[in-house]
Amino acid sequence: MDKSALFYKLVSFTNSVHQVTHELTRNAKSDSITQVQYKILEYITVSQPVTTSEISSCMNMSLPNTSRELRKLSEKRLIDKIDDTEDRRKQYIRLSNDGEIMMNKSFASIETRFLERVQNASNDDLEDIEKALDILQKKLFYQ
Amino acid sequence: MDKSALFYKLVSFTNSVHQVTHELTRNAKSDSITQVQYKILEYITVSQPVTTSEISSCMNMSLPNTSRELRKLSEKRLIDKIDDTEDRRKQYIRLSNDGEIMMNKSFASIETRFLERVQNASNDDLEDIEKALDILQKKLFYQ
DNA sequence: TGATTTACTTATCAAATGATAAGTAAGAGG
DNA sequence: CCTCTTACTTATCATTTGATAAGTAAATCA
Repeated sequence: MDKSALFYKLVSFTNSVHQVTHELTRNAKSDSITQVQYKILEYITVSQPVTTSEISSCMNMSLPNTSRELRKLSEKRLIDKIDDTEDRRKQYIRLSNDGEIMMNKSFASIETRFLERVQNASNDDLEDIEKALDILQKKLFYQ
Repeated sequence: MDKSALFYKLVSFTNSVHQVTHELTRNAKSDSITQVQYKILEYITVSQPVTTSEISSCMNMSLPNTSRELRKLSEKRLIDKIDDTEDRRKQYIRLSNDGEIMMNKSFASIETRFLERVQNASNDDLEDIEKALDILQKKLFYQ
C-alpha cells in the first residue's frame, strides 16, 4: 500500500469536500451575522450546552475573541448564557429561541441542496455513501 | 434509506474533515504569507498553469482581490506570470522555483502529520480508506 | 469600424478577524 | 490564609479580507 499515493488522494478529497461544503452552504447564512459567528452557532447547535472555553479551543480561536463574538451573538439575541451553579466562573452557552429558528432555517436550506445533490443516487449508492462516511470518520477523520 | 439521517451524518463528517484538515495543516504554512495566499498557492500547485480568472472563480473571490493577492505573491517571488501568446489579455500563473520549494516543504509537513495519523492502520484499513475516499469523491463530493 | 465583451488592474473603503495586554472573580492546593 | 490557576471579560491595535468604482487593453461581433 503506497501511503504517499493515498496522501495525494486525501489532498484532492479534502479540496472536494471544502468546495462542496461551500456550494451546499452558500446563502444558508443570514446576512445579520458574520461567517465566524455562523460557524460558532453551528458548533453550538450540534454540541450545546458548551462553555466559552470549549468553543474557543474547538474553533481554534483565542478566548478574548471568542468572548467578543459570543457577546455579539448575545446582543443579537441568538444565544443564551447560563451560569453554572457549581463552578461560578463557568457559563454554558445555548441557542436562544431565535437562534434555534435561525439555525433550523440554515440547516433546512443546506439539507435541500444536499437532497438535490443525491437526488439521482440509488438506494445502493446511498448505502455505499453511508458506509464510506462511517469508515472515514472512524479510521481517518477521528478527533 | 433515511436521507435526513444521512444528512446529519454528513454534517458531522464535514466538521470532522475540517477539524482534521486544520490539525494536519497547522504550521505547514510559512509565516511570510497569509492564509488566503497559502490557499491560492495550494490551488496553483495542483492546477498549474491557471489563469487569474480561474483562480478567482474556483476560490470564490472577486477578480480585483485575486489580482491583488497574486501581485503580492509575485512580489514575494513565489509565482510567475506568463503572458498567453494567443490571447494577450490572458496570463498563466505558475509557481516560481521559490514557490515550488515552499510548497514542497508545506506538503511534506502535511504528509508527515498524515503518516502519523495512519501509522497504526493495517493494510486492510488503508485499503478501506482508499475505497471510501473514491466512493465519496465520485458519488457525493463530485464537482 | 464601432460597439460590446472579456481579462485583468488600480485604488479606496469598510468590516472582519487576529493578537495581545491587562483586568476580575472564583476555585484549588499547600 | 495565601498563592496559583482557571474561566472569562474588556480594551486596543494591526492586519487581512471583502466589496465596489473606475480604468486599460485586447478580443469579438455585428
